[in-house]
Amino acid sequence: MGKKLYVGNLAYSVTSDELGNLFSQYGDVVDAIVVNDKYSGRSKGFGFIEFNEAEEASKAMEALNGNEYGGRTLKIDFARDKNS
DNA sequence: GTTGAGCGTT
Repeated sequence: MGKKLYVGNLAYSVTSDELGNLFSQYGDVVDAIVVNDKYSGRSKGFGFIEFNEAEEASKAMEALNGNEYGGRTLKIDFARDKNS
């Protein structure tokens, strides 16, 4: 579908809510999450953003990829299928 | 510290 983005190289302090706010500037964010480690309780340093439209996802990626956020440089790409 | 759960595990 191309509506889902992978956001890597996140600072451990960045939350799902912050990510959602950041990306919602460029489109309709349907889902925004930062993946946390179940046992250590710390962020795994990456997350996912799902948009309502693929073009919004593309624009957000172009606009935010490579930008510094929370002291880390964002690495954005289209998400892979978590089942594969 | 890089592609989402579950778990044995961190």
